[in-house]
Amino acid sequence: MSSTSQAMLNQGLFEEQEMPTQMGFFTFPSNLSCPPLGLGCHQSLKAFNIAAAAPLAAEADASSAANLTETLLSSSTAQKHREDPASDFGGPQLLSLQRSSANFWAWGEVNECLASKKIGVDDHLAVSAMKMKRIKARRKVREPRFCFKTMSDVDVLDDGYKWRKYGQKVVKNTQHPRSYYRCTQDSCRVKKRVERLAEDPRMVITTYEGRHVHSPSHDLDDSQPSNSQLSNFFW
DNA sequence: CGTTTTTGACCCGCGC
DNA sequence: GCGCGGGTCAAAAACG
Repeated sequence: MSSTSQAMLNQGLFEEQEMPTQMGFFTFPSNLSCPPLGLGCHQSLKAFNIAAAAPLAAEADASSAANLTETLLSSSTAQKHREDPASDFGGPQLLSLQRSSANFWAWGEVNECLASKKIGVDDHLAVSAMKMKRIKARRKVREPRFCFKTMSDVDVLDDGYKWRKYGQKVVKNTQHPRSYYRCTQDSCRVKKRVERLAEDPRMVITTYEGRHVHSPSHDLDDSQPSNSQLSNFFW
């Protein structure tokens, strides 16, 4: 990790920004077993310095972000993969990186609602309603997101964190269900979705939402504690 | 027996 | 206002 990207890391990677969804495509070595971008997979992170720096640059500077995205999307390899994912099977895996648009749903709305709520005829019901309102409102808060597209036989890639499945849904126009996972850590609200690409079932799309507030549950490389710290800048 | 997965129901946002 | 589709909940089942 270069000092530049490290500096960019310190600027707060993947904080929500007011910018449209961006999709960048990267290739990374096929021997990587998990997504490389700060997901607690230290080996991958180390092996993927350049790609890790890319979104950082995008975050740090809007204009360079545009240039970067343009560069990435126009690269022949990425383009080839985008147009025909099956065309280069066995070569470097394709990684797509998507960052969500800013989705700020203000807590103010909730607070306002709760503050103006008069104690009703049935206090118990009122409290329940308020709780429900709070829960529902919380759902609207969008965490920073991005997704990986990897070619893999297994759906759930080992990213160093422990996940609990909380739902599965059949998505329209796809024969493969989408699975929903939550980080098992109590205080951590990171979620991820795992699905297979309709056009090419060999491709697994993993979407991460939120940022881990803890270290990975198991370290792959204990000799490099700094990497553990590093990955927490991402998640 | 505690933890995780499954799965149908429910909720919500969005487009029409 | 209504229907559709995606996301979450929670009870039951499965697992270790």
